[in-house]
Amino acid sequence: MSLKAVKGMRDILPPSSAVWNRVEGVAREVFRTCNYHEIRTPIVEETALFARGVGAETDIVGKEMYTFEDRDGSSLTLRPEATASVMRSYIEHRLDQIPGVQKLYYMGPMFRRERPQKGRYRQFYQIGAEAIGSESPLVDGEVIEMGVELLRRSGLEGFTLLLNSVGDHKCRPAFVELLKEKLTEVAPRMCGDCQRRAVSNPLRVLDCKVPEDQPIIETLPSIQDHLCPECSAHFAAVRSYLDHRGIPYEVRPRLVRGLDYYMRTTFEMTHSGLGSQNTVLAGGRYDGLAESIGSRVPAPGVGWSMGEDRLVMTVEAAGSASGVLAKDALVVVAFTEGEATRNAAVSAAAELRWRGEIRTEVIEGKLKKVFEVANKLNARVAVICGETEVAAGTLSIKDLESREQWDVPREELLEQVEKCLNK
RNA sequence: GUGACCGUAGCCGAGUGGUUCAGGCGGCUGGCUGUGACCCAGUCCACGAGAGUUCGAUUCUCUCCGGUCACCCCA
Repeated sequence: MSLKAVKGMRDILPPSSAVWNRVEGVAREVFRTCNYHEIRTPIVEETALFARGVGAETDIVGKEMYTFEDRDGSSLTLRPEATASVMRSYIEHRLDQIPGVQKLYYMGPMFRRERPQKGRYRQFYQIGAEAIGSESPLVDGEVIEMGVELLRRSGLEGFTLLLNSVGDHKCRPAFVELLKEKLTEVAPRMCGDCQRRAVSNPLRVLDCKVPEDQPIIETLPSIQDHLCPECSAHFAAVRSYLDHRGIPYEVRPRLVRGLDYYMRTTFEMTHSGLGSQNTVLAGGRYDGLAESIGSRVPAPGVGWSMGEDRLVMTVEAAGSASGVLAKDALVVVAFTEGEATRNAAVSAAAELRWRGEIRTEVIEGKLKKVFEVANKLNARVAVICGETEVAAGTLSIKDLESREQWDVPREELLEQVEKCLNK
C-alpha cells in the first residue's frame, strides 16, 4: 500500500496552484490599497487560546480541533481559525500602543476535523482581515466593503451579502432568554434538530432550513427588535455606510454565527455555485474577544475570513481561461549531446533568464525529440545550440509559431529572442 | 458524528461468476541519421484492502479504507 495524503487534506497541483496564486495576489493588492499589513502567526497555539477565544461550547472547539499533548505535557492545537491568534498576538505585543487602528491580514492553512465534503477540507485555507482598536461602525463598513471588493476582483460574480447584528453582552443574553421561553412552547412541534437546539443553542433554531419549521420560526422574536439602543444605533450606522457606498445587502435577523466571540455586526457572503457549503466569506465584530482571552486592555475589533478553497473552486468553475500571457512565453534552449554544446546552452539559458527575465527551459537530446518536447510545452521560441552552431560561434533561433529560423551571433542572442517574442 | 452513492492504468472510461480487463488520452521506443504536425508499429501502467460464498470472483456478500454528496457545522 502506497502512502496517500491524509483524509480531508489534499495536494494543490499545477495548473490549479496558479489560480491560488492569482487569488492571493489579488488579495494582497486589495489589502495594500486599504492599508492592511500582513501578520503571520504560528499554526500551533496553546489549546486554551481557542477554548477561551472561540468558545468551549462551540462545535469547533468541542469536536473539531486537532489537539495533542506536547512532550512537556502542555496541550497544543492546530489553529482552527486565525482571529484568536491575531488577537493573542495583538495583546502579547501591545499593538494597542501603536497609534491608530491596527489593520492586519493573514493567509494560510487552518485545521478542523470535520467530515470532508464539497468545499470543506480538514486542512483548508483562509485569507482574512482584522481591524483592531476601534468600535466605530465606519470600520465595520470599510471591512465589509473590502471583502466585497476582494470577491469581485477575484472574479466571483453573483454573491450575496447577508447582514445582521447579534447584539452585545448587554442585550443578547436577555434575547436568548426570551427565545428560550418562546421555544418551550413551540419547540415540540418543530424538527428533531430544533428540539435539541432549543436547549443547547437556541439561536441556531433561527437558522433552521427545514421548510415545515419556517412558519413557526416566523413567530419567534427577532434579535433586531431586541437590540439595546447602542447596538441599534451601531447597526444603523453600518447599514448607512453600505447604503452610501451602494453595496447591496440583505438584513437577515436570523443570521447566526458559530463562534462565541461575535457581537454586534455579523455578516456572510454566499454564492450559489458552492453547493451546501455556500459561505465564501464571513465575519463580524468581536469586541469581547480580548477580554475573554485574558487581556486587561480593551481591544474591540471587526474582521472576516474568506474560504480560499471555496473561492478558488468557483473561480475555476467559472472557467476564466488562464491564457498564456506574452510575458509568460516559454523559450527552449536545445542542445545536442556534448560538453561544448551543453556549456553553450547553459550560458545562453542563463542570459535569457537572469538578464532577459524570460521563462526558459533547457533540453538535451536529438533535435527531433527536442522539438517534440518544445511543442508539447507550448514553447514560443527555440534556441538551438548544436555542434554546428557552437563551431561557428553562433546560435540558431527558431520562431516556433512562424517556423522561421535564422542564425545569430552569440552576442545578439537576448536581443534577437526578445524581438522574436515581441512580434 | 449520521446517511446515501461510489472505488477498473498517470487521466477518462466500457465490461464480465470462467483463458489477468475494450476503447480513448497520456508516457516511452522506433519508422523519420540536425527539426515540431499527422500517420503507423511496438511497448508501459489497473480491477482500493481483507475476509466469506464458490470448482473458480474484478464481478456476489460482509468488514475496513478511501472518494463524493447531503445532514450537522462552518470559511
